[in-house]
Amino acid sequence: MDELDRRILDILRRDARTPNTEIAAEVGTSEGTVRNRVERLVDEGVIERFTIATRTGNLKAMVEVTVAVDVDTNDVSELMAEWKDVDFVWQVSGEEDIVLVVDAADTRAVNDLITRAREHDDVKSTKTRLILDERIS
Amino acid sequence: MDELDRRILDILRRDARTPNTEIAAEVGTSEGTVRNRVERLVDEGVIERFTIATRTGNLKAMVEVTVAVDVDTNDVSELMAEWKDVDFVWQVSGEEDIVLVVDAADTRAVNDLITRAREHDDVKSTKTRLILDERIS
DNA sequence: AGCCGAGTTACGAAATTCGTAATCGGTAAG
DNA sequence: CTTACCGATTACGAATTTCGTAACTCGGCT
Repeated sequence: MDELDRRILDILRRDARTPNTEIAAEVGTSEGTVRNRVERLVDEGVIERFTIATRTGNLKAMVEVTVAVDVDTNDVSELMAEWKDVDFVWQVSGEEDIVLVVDAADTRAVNDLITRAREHDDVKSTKTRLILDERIS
Repeated sequence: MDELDRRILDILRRDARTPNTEIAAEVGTSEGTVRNRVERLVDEGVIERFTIATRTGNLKAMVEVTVAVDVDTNDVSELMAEWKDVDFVWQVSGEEDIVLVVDAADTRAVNDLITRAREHDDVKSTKTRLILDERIS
């Protein structure tokens, strides 16, 4: 993981469809080197996967979840990651334990999700923030 | 946004490098149709961008920022989106106003960022959560 | 029936990716 | 100092994919 790797990653984060040839030109090396390095980064797990960021609905939200003290947050996270409309599940430090990043069709879908969370036995409380605006660097 | 679109999105979410030809074969249509639809989905903003999910070994964090009441949060967001290590800037509802999603090399880099935020005149307070674990759906 | 328009298909050209062999640069051993 | 070696890089032709564009299909509408 040297400077060249980081520059390649930055470009791919911005647009994962950038051709190797174009990346190579930008960072000043050859297509083959970019190809080798990207392949290595995938093998090493630095690049977990190539994916798309979607906004299928109109509403994004963060749902901050507090679970009971005797609960394994890993298990709860794993479960919630499978839920519909959930993009990310973060285990976080601080007052709450888990943050869900949600992309839903409407407020009802968000509400369904919160309801589902609150109905879970291990969940003590939830706090929801609507994401009113998003900027990507 | 019909069933075909959704199937294409599912495939791209799993692997955004899947060739259109392969997607076409999988969903039972032609390369051109997949190409047209992906292009439309990008235009409509359903696909926000093609990107990579990385596990750099870096430190991820959420920095929740409260700004003064008489401040335009749009301006502050725009500014912070340019800061190094900041992946997302969200304007959110709730107690705090802005949430920064940060991916930094180490705790010092995160601390620098928090310091920079706190030194900003319009920022009243910050609250930081480390992201200890991330799951992607 | 005839027409229109959005979506789909077809196909040759351009660009990209891929496989592989040659080359380079650094380093440890003789 | 030379040689051998190894991983990384480069070079290049072949295979594959993407791209531009024109033809086609199939509803709905008059």
